[in-house]
Amino acid sequence: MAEPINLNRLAYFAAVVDTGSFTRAAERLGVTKTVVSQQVARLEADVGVSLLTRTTRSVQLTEAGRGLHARCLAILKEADEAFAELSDAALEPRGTLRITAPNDFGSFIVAPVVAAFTRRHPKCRVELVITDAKLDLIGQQFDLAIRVGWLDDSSALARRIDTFRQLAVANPALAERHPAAGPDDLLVWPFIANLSLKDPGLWTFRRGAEERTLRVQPAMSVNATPAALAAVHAGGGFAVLPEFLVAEEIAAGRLIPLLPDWSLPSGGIHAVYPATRFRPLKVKAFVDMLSDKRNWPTHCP
Amino acid sequence: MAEPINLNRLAYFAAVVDTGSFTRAAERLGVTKTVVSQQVARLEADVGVSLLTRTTRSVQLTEAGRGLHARCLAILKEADEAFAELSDAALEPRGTLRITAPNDFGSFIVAPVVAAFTRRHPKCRVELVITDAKLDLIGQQFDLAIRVGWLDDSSALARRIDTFRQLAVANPALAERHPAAGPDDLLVWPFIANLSLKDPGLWTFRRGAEERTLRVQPAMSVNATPAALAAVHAGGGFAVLPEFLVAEEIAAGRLIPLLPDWSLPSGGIHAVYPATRFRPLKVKAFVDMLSDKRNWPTHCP
DNA sequence: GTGATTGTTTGTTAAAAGTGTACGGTCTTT
DNA sequence: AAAGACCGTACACTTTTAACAAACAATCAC
Repeated sequence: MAEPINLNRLAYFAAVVDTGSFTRAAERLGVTKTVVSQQVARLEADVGVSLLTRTTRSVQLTEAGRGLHARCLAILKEADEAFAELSDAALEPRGTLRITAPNDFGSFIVAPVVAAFTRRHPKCRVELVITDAKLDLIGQQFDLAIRVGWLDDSSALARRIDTFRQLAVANPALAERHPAAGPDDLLVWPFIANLSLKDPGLWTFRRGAEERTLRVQPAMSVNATPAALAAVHAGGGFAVLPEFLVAEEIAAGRLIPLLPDWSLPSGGIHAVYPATRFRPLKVKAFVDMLSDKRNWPTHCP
Repeated sequence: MAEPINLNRLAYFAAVVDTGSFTRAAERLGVTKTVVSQQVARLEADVGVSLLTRTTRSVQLTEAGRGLHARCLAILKEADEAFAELSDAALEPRGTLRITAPNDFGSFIVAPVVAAFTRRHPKCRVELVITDAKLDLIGQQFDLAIRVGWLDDSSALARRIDTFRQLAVANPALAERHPAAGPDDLLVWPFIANLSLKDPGLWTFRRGAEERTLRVQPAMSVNATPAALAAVHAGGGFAVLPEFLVAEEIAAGRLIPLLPDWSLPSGGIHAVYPATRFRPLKVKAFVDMLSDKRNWPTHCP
């Protein structure tokens, strides 16, 4: 094809035909009649065919003009609908929201929020992929990823949802057997490492200004946090786990927090999205909802 | 509606999606990749939605982008077809050609040419309205009018097809009764006026440098040339008629030309078309054909 | 690492789109 | 018939946009 024809002029032409007058077309379009006259003239020059026969008092369609006008209406209607659809998406969450989240936080927190989200926004469907693998956001077409812990790469943008405390926990039987007055005492405990962390064996305990860093040798390693939790229950050792995961069990006495007056570094829960110019409303709406703890399951503070 | 969205940008967007790359889209469109990048960015700004997720190495469609792309293709295809249709019309005569012509010339000359024209251009239909009334070209949507005689108004454009001599004729009986040595002798003849002329009673005869203008009082008036011819045949008087109308009858001896060494002013046969920017090809083709006398019926010189 | 590829940014220029005024025609009004 | 209201266009002018070229940041392949 040679030179593309200016599609915008179609709107001018259509307006003239619809209103039957250059002047009224100009009013409708909110421009001077000069512009309408010129644009239509250029459209005619582009296609090399006269579309309108003008007298000083009225305008009549050419045969060619009549043919174009019919198609013109179809084109403009299609375009209008297309843009209206997009505007809707910018006004109200809709479409499909693809989320990936890690096992623990995904199952415990994200899934319930997703349920509430789909209830609130019926036009929005959600695909939740729960995995501890760090999938490629763009390649897999995710709108959103929830990352627990620390952000490593990040050419992507992130928003912090929450921070969580991490607790060293063991099952009651194990906790009874081994006394632990300070961090160093833990070195002799069997340790369950969570491989989904950057450095699973390195932990820094704090108590006020006091700080103690130790490298623990794992008795076992797993790459999924729930598996680590299960291992703790089975008495395989102690592990460092997010508070939101174990709070309920501690309250019920099924797990024992170790060194309660020492604290471990807090982790961050982040919403990570690929860098696009405009964030889809559905993403913002969901992240807003996820950030509001009132939407979280009740057993979490 | 607020501000119209730039439809031209759709082509850029579609090209990126189709080729899967800004660079290749730029090549296809014959512009710099800068332009493609900017135009797509502005389209996104217009609709307030991201359509593409860009990495430095690749481009991926957003959900919203996917929706727009589908419609985009439909819009661009429709536009392409519409313009192609118009271009065809500019390349080959097609559609309907509405012509009006006066009774005499229309029936004798135009109609046969129309027949040949439709045979040569099968995609072109012709509506021939034969009447001596001077119809409104624009209001009645005529592409072309054939006017015989002299052009009076003409905000319209005209092209001369031919000139024709006019002859004063009578039937043999009348011509025998009245001798006519010079123009002034005709003043005593009964005269049949043709009201379709501007000034039906005013005639100027010429013989070399000699000139004689006379105002003839009509014995009868009609507004149609064939009717005048019939009246002449019936011996109602003499009349001034176009040569193409009476040549055959004179040759057959059924009509007698008066004052054969004097000449009357020649009339013009004109093709008149409404003033449009671009003349449809069908009009040009027809006028060309009508101007070429080889297409005329054989009994005319 | 190094170079090649890709999309964006930045400055700059030419071409559009747009405005206001004036003009030739035509229809209505008186 | 003359006056006035309209209509579409032409013209001079300002503002916005499209387009290019060159440089840049980020990635992938080798």
